[in-house]
Amino acid sequence: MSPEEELRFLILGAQREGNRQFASMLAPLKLTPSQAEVLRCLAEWEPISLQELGRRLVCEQGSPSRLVSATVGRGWVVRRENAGDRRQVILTLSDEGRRLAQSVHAIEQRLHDWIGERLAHSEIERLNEALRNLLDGSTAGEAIALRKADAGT
Amino acid sequence: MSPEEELRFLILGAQREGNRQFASMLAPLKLTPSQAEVLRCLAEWEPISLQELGRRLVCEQGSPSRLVSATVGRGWVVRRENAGDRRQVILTLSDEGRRLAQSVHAIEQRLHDWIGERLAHSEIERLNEALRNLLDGSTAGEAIALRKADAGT
DNA sequence: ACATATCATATGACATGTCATTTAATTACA
DNA sequence: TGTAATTAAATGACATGTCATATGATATGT
Repeated sequence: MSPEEELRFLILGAQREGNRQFASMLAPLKLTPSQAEVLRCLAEWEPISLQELGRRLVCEQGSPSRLVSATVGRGWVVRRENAGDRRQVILTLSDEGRRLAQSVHAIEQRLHDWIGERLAHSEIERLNEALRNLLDGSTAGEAIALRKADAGT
Repeated sequence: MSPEEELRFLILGAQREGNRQFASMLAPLKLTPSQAEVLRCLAEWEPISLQELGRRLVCEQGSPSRLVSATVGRGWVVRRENAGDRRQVILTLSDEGRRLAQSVHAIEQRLHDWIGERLAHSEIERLNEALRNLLDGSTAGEAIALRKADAGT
């Protein structure tokens, strides 16, 4: 097996395993990894249009109507019309959504700690540099860049 | 954003982008990335039981009944009973399945070449080492190890 | 103003992934 | 032997992801 092929499998496998792990940690909160990403993203960016949210979600490309519908249906997110442009939908978190986003944040910390135990800091930086290179110019790469851009504000 | 969190997003993003890319390259063959992995795995290991196939698939954990059903339905894979243990199903490729697996192999080569253009050989090796570390002991890690074990035989 | 192009969402269709449950076959063992 | 435990698949339920298409709103050009 060529190193390139193994890398392909390792990325697929890492995503699958990580998702399962994350899903099991989120299970007590009754939400899925994708829903969790929506809540966390809204916590940082609300109020925001569906389209702008979509630009920032790594888990999905395009406009995440259905994913957001699930979170609205559960009462975590509020949809309202943008008066200035009625094509747009503006999203905000409900109080419960905001609380949940906090819990998700704590769980993400545990996940990141687990990663930190497995890999040296320098190794993570190197991994990130290489993967950023792979994702350069892609939708997912843009989403991550947008998420990082605002991380501190 | 912590390096650990960014790594999480980069792995997710790389899987998504890679899958979309691979899917578009496979579209002319009318098969999906998961179906392609089944064909390629069978090409290397047939005849094999559903369970043993499942152990080798990175794209899915457990027994991939439904995924295999799709490939059987399209005439690429043949299911038969194991006379020795009638709980088991033994899978083989049809002639068309074997031809398709060849085409998939060629497409994978193009994908791997693309990766090779983006990343230096040494970088890929380092990435792989780190990701293997992350996947150590997991189902997906085992699947990859099994696939590598037989790569030359 | 009107017709057209573009834009933001929503939705239908399809194939996954995941987990829990069911079914049939085989093993283990009292 | 007779029964319980285990095993291999299949299947139902649910939530995604992806793409194509539909719908309604806004911008553009004349």
